[in-house]
Amino acid sequence: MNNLLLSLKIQVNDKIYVKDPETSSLGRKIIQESILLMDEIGFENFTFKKLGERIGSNESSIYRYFESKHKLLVYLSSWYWSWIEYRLVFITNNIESPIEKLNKAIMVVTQKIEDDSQTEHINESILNKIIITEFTKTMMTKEIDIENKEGFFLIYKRVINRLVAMIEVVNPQYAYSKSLASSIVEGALHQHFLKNHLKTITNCNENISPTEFYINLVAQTLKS
Amino acid sequence: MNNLLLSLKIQVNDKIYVKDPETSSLGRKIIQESILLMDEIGFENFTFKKLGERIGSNESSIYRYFESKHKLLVYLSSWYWSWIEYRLVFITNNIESPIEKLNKAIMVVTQKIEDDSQTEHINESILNKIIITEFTKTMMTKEIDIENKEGFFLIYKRVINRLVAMIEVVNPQYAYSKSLASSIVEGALHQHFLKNHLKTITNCNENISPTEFYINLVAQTLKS
DNA sequence: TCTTTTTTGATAGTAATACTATTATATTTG
DNA sequence: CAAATATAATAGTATTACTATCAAAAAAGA
Repeated sequence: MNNLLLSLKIQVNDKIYVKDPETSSLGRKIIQESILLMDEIGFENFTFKKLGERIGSNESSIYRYFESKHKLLVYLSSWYWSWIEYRLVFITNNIESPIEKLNKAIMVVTQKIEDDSQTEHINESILNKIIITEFTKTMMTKEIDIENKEGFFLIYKRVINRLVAMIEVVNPQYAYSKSLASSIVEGALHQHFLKNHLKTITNCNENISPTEFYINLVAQTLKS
Repeated sequence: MNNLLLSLKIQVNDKIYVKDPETSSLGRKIIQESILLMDEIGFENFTFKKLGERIGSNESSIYRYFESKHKLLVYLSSWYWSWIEYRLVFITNNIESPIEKLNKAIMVVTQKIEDDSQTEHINESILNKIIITEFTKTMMTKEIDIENKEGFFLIYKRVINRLVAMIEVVNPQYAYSKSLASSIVEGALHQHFLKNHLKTITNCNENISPTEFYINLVAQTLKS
């Protein structure tokens, strides 16, 4: 078990970066501060120049780690989904009941991240906020097919496929397990967004969580 | 009925544009060609300069209609949702059975637009393609709260609330009608995107449509 | 039809963005 | 301690996202 978890832990496709930011303190600072800055000003207003100023480092030094801010966002997303996958495997491990296992999995992928525990230089709670508003932008581009072929979204798809497998155990007859799984993961981010900004078109608030909505939805959908 | 439909027809909040593009032939050309160009090169690569070259007109002339390409996309989105609302009201009108009515509504908001019938200068089918990949970008910005207050997303929210009302007729006990409605509308766009680009995480393809997935999902979810 | 108003086109200009290239200076490693 | 590598500083380019000005064209009104 420990081995499985260790072998899973946070691996990002090396085509995403020019130089692995985990291998130097400047690299880690880039990751750490890019999360904070992107949360503060948003992806559109984020530039490597501003990030450089913030970390007391040069714009050109950042370009040695990432080709563009798009690639940096792809990196942060990959890291996030890898971290989610790790938690998914860890938390659902050893649960016998298929429905209980699926519900735990739904919790992992739909819950707001409250604590910033695990990693020194990455604030998972703020990264979660970024993913909620910025993640779709990594995929909704003209380059999606090339980048998909290069494996940029592998971890994300793996998370969804783990959910798919759990859904199929609960109800092998259900014909839309993939669409349901992708709807949960994408939809939960969207419900969090609506909860924060367009409150009139969601039931989610302080008392009702996206998790509650999706656990109910899945229970209803999969019952025969 | 005819009156109701006429009074509904395609109205866009006038804070979105500097000058109403419907009032001149240049304005209509801007709308018409921006749809084609944005579909071809994507929102990120789209500029007013390129659009100007394409329509044989000056960049500065386009700025007299729209402050920025973001506002132009907000305009196109509003137009799209207004057109969807019109069809929603038209198609579900006079249907007695609540579930049948809801299913028709789901069809309207989840189906791929195949024909370009209604409007002279707007190709609804291509506009639908744009909405699938670009719509979230109108909302996922740091300016969302200001723009929401100014009413930029009113029509979109109204479409969702029409769905909410229909859901509540089918099952008044269901506690998440708003989240379900917003999930359908947003999720259908996402399933179309996956169908085109990330086929391994959706069941939707030539034979299974997002509409089929959502009609099944809603039927299951709302049954007691 | 002539005049006034409005719209459009052409040109110029600015600040910022998204990079690339070069070279000097640190820092690390063998 | 030498060699290799990483970083900083500077400069430079093409493009973007605008704004301003003014002249020409088109539309509207009397």
